[in-house]
Amino acid sequence: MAYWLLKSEPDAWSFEQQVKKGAKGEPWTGVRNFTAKQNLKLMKKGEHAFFYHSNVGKEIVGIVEVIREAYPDPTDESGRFTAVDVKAVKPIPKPVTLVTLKGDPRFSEMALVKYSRLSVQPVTDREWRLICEMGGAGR
DNA sequence: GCCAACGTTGGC
DNA sequence: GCCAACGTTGGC
Repeated sequence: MAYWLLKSEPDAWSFEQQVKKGAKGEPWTGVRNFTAKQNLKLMKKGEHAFFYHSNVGKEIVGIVEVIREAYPDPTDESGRFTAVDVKAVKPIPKPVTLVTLKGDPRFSEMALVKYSRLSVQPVTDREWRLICEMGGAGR
């Protein structure tokens, strides 16, 4: 079981909107970066990902689950890119901010801190556990 | 296949 | 709103 982190600008697609979609979930489209695409293709059904709000909030606000593995992104005319479907699992009661992660040496190697522009990132087991604890969410 | 130019992302 | 970082594109 791998863990992931998905970034979205809440003005475009927020965790609240994701929650409203319920169990049927929503396609995660619009990734136009090859590194991010590679990560999307590695995501397996049932794996969990953090939902991060970039620009507004700059914090991890929830957890989502992959319900459909990589398929061609319907919003990409060139056919080169990939989408997955995710559904909301639960919110993070106390969102964990980028500032917090940057200030904590335990996260100095985290992709979110080192490669802030990458929109689909892997998260290590340790990072996942720590952030869940800090956010007041169960695993 | 290199590399300069350009565009986009995202933190501040 | 600015600007740094960095990925992509396209000319050669």
